[in-house]
Amino acid sequence: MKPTNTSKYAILGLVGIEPMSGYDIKKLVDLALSHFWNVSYGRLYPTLKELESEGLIVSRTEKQRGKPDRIVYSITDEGRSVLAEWLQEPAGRPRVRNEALLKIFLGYNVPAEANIAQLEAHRRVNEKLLDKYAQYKNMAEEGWTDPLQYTYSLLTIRNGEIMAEARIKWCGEAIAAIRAAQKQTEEK
Amino acid sequence: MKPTNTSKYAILGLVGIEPMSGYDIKKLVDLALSHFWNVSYGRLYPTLKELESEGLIVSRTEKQRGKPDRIVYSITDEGRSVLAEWLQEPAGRPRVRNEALLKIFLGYNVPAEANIAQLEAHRRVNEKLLDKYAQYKNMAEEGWTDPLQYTYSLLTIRNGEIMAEARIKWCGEAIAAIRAAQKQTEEK
DNA sequence: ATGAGTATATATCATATAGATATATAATGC
DNA sequence: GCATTATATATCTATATGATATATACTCAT
Repeated sequence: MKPTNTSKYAILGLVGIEPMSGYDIKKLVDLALSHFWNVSYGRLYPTLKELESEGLIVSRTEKQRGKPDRIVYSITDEGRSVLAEWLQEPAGRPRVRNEALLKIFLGYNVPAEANIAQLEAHRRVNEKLLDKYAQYKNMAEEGWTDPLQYTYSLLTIRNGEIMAEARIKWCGEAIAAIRAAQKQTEEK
Repeated sequence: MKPTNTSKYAILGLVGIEPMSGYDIKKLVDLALSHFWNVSYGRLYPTLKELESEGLIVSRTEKQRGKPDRIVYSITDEGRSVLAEWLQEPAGRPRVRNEALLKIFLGYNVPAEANIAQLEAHRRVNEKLLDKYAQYKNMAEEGWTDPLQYTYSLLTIRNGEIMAEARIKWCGEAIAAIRAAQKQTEEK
């Protein structure tokens, strides 16, 4: 079994929201999906061509003054049915690579203070994420035409919030545990 | 700037725990680190050779009856200092790809029931993870020689627990929100 | 005013990674 | 007695990231 190209379905789904260029897709993913999905240009543009050659999306070129032409893609009926089918299949396992966690796992190799600094940075990142989600929630109210689309996008923002809160909680616990272990070592 | 091979440092750090073969590393990662890190054989074996050619690890071959020879790697002094340096640098951004979340984001394309089924599956996966962490906690008590190593590994398990609990909480909220939206639509 | 930085837009390259398969033996279990 | 699982390394293809190339226009600070 060859690995399923999940980016393909992700991109198909995004084009399905409304006609978009590759650049638009990248912006949308970076703004609204980055806490659970990412796309790189290196995968994006070839995949759009692939989807078009399979008839799941179609393109038209929009000329602009000064700026490069926009290639705007729209989903086809066939694309929509392929998408709906994929959405109802069981989701594949999440792929995660969290350098901060890996560094804590290996933290016994460096001074406690280095790990605490690492955790404090991790906490700050997640506190900033909470701000970002709050801002994005306000934006999202206007962004969608379909109320159902709004409902579902709100759910994923809420997921981001809950996850960031959990990470912040964990950072606090972890810092306390490291300090406690440090004290114990000193006492011996 | 070319992309930093983070797998390299991960593998270096794992060999640093105790002398290990590639197979051992894969097992350890799959068992204890998979909720925040993964390695594939396709990256693992070439990276071990690379690390050895750079003098950060050294190998010896252990002959076995019936089974293939084990190539056991150990970290060198230079490897240990390179590792400690990397551990104290700021962590790179996490990479995430969560198909379940993506499918919920695009959930307006399919019936509410399909999304609820997706969320229920997601919840079950995370409930199983909680069991796995509970089991692993018991195992971990015996596994480590260095008490500090145990402290830090426990922190990452605790992270897995907190995250899984948060995801379970979110699934409940999300299912309720979808049902509420469904009711509203029916009333109109 | 001029240079740096950012936004618009597509395209592509090198490197990194995942996932599957090839190869070979032994133990387990049904 | 046959399938599955465990041990172990190696490698291939498909997939993915991050950087860079290319080109124009706008904004902001010096």
